[in-house]
Amino acid sequence: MELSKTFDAAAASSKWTSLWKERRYFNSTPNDKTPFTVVIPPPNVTGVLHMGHTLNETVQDILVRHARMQGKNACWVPGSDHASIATESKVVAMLKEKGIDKHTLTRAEFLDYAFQWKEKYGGIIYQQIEKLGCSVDWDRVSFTMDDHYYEAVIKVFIDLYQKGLIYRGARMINWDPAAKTALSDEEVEYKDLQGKLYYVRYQAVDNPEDYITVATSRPETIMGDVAICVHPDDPRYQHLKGKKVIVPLINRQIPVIFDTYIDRSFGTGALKVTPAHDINDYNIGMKHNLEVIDTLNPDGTLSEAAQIFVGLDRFVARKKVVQQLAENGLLIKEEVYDTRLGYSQRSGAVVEPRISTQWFVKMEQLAEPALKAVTEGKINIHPGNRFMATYRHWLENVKDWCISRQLWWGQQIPAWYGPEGSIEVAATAEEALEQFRAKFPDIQASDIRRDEDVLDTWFSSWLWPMEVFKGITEPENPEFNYYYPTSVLVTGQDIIFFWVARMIMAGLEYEKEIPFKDVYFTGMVRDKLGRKMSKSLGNSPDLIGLIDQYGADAVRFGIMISSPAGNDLLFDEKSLEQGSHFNNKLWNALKLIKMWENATATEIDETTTDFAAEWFEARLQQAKAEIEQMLSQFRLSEALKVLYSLIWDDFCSWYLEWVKPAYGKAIRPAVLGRTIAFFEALLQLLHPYMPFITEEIYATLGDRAEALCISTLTPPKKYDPTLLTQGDLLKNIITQIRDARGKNNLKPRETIKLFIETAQQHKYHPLLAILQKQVNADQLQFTREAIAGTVVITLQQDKYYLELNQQIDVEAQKSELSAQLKYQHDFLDSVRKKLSNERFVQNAKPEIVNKERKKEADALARIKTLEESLAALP
RNA sequence: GGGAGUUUAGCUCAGUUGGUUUAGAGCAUCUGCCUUACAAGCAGAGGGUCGGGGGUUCGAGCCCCUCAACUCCCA
Repeated sequence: MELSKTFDAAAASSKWTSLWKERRYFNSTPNDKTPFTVVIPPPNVTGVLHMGHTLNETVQDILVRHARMQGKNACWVPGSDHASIATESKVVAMLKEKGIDKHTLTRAEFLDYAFQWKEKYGGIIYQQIEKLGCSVDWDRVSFTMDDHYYEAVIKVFIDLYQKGLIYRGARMINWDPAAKTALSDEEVEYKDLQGKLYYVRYQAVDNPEDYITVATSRPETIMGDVAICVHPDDPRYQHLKGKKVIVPLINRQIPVIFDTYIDRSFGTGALKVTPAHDINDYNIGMKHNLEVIDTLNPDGTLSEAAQIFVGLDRFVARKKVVQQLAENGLLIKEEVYDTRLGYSQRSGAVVEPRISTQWFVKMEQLAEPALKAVTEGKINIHPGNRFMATYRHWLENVKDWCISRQLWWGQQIPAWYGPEGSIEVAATAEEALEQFRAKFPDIQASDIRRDEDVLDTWFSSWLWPMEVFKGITEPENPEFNYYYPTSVLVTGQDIIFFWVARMIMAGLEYEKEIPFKDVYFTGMVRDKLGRKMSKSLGNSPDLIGLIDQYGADAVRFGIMISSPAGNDLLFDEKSLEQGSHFNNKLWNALKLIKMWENATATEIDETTTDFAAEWFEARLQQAKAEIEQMLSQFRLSEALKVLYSLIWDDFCSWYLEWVKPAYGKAIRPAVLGRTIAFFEALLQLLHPYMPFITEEIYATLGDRAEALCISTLTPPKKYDPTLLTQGDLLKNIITQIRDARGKNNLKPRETIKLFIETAQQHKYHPLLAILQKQVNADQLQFTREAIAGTVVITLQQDKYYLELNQQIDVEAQKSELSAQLKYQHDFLDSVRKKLSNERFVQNAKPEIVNKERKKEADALARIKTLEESLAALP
């Protein structure tokens, strides 16, 4: 069979994707092997995979494929989450395009549309995951709105409520006026920007001449003012004790109150207290028993309570209020100042602090064991403990979690409201009614009303590692017992609080068991200018486009080679190019070996010794041990670098050249056999990183019953380190001689005569055949003395004389050798400086001192060799 | 304002408990080669006072202090 000139990534991908699937290699069921379980961080059902996901899924696939090849029962569960705010807003927009207003639909009708949407677009990310080569178990696809999952979320809500860990209350929350829903603290992103501080005059009630000036950034909220607060020790305001002032524009009277909370140096030292619209004001209001006047509607327009500008958007109202204040002579001045505003992560709207009655999870009790699990080392965070401090700080200062969202897409809160403000939490209306009967014996189904709101998406995804195995709905089922706790969670460091910490809480609460043993945090993917990838900047490439252009293997290679654990990575398509070059290299190695295998030449090249194979065997085992070690430490990028160099440099550039038969001759069958075995071993090591090309080459190299992805990795074997030293010596001589050839402008075809002067001829015997071939020497022999008229090279104590068919440049020779001599002298000086320091000899460990002595001896020997060579020159 | 991290070759990064011949890799650059696997390649080469300053030590890229710049998280 003729091999194509280049590797056809697209053909190999589709071929192996379907073959793997057909043979059900990645479908897992419990057995007597050790499980290796990974649950995918569920991407948003509406989304497409971006480069961050690509990194994430690639890391997971490497770990999963590697574990599978180690003989573990690997199970990788794919899935997606319902992303309530993001999805609902997309569905609403889609309906709007069709001319349908969400509010004209019933809840059930709306959910029908939402599920249709999910079916249509939810498949996109699964196709992408598959195209990337991810070895997930497609029989286990999970979705956070699956029936059993829905049930699990409701069950957990009821349970936590009964335990007193969920409560309903009026609190200051983050309100998204665009999505018209509450947000958790974690869903708000803060941006620094320039705002304005308005100085507004509040006149005293009893004396129109007297007034107090207040600096505010939000003049549109003054209609909600309930007090002016100043510091009790502030001399400027002592005379206002017990007095009242008038709220501008609406002329409401409010008291002046005193509290040490006030920062006297900010603004005028007087704060207008608007409890409905600022968390700090809210706290002061609570302390001083002030009323709460909410002057905003849910959509961010002014409410009736504002009295003026009712129905205007808050930002329009601000301008109007400022204008009116100026007209009334109550605006003293405007000042530019730096501030920070919260934006909704989902809608992008400026978040409004708002008093609202919402459902909360009490976090303190849940946080404690979650912190312990990590500090006590039951869960290991990679890389290192870099995120420990962050994790600890959040858990130690954790605030209650607002879990209700004013949406329909999600699990509806299982709470019913009855007469006299009574609340019952139950799985069904029937059960709720039953519970109400205890207090209201005559109550009817029509007397109770279910909470309209749904739960935060994270309130479902914190159960992910459990409920994908039905650990909540069917506790202690055999699958769950086998797969849980999972082995490793791979995710972005940006969701450490949203998700990771909460999964640990849920796992410890419901299973008394951590959800995963290791957490691997990937960094953020940035563009090559260091900017975060985002839709608005348009700097995030299309994954499928990249795969079509470079192939999935090259994409995986590119993202992993530039991905130091936990650090942000600057994504550059150059690295993908490097990946496809690597594909090409592998493909060509295959072509070369296949060519040897199918050669028609009858004469065998017997000059090929066994040294090359002996050396590569040792090098392979060394690298294999190194790679295993790195993988166990999650140093995936470094392991790939080792592999890349092992394959490209050691295997292709050195080994294959060393065993390549002379032109027109055939390779020794024993050497060919070993070469194929080496290549197979390399493909196996590389497989987790580049699954498609490795499968394709492995299959082409020989007839196989099974694919590479389920072959078993054998542990690294012992090797003879002197083989590696020998190999290094050989590589060094070859490089130096090639360098000398180049410097003397020798063409590759021109031959040389090589003489070696050494006290250790035996060391060279296994290397001679290779050496002669690699430096194109037509003659090679040992000598006991300098050869006149040759180029001399020294390596350690040995000298090599290159006889060329041309005049050599003696001066160039001299300056070359002199430069080396100077280096050695300088080096010797530095070593001797250490050795002549008595305190060094006394204090340093003996082996260190011995090493320095060896350096000294080596340097002396090198100097002697160099001086002799110089002396021998005319 | 609080916390964490980063700063090593033109770029992106390694450098494990301080001592492995006066710092390594990839990419980029330069030189020579279309050598029958590969020009998406081969063979070579050049390039760094390890952010500045101070300290500890026989010895510092690594430990301590300080200054500077950048990044992230939290308020």
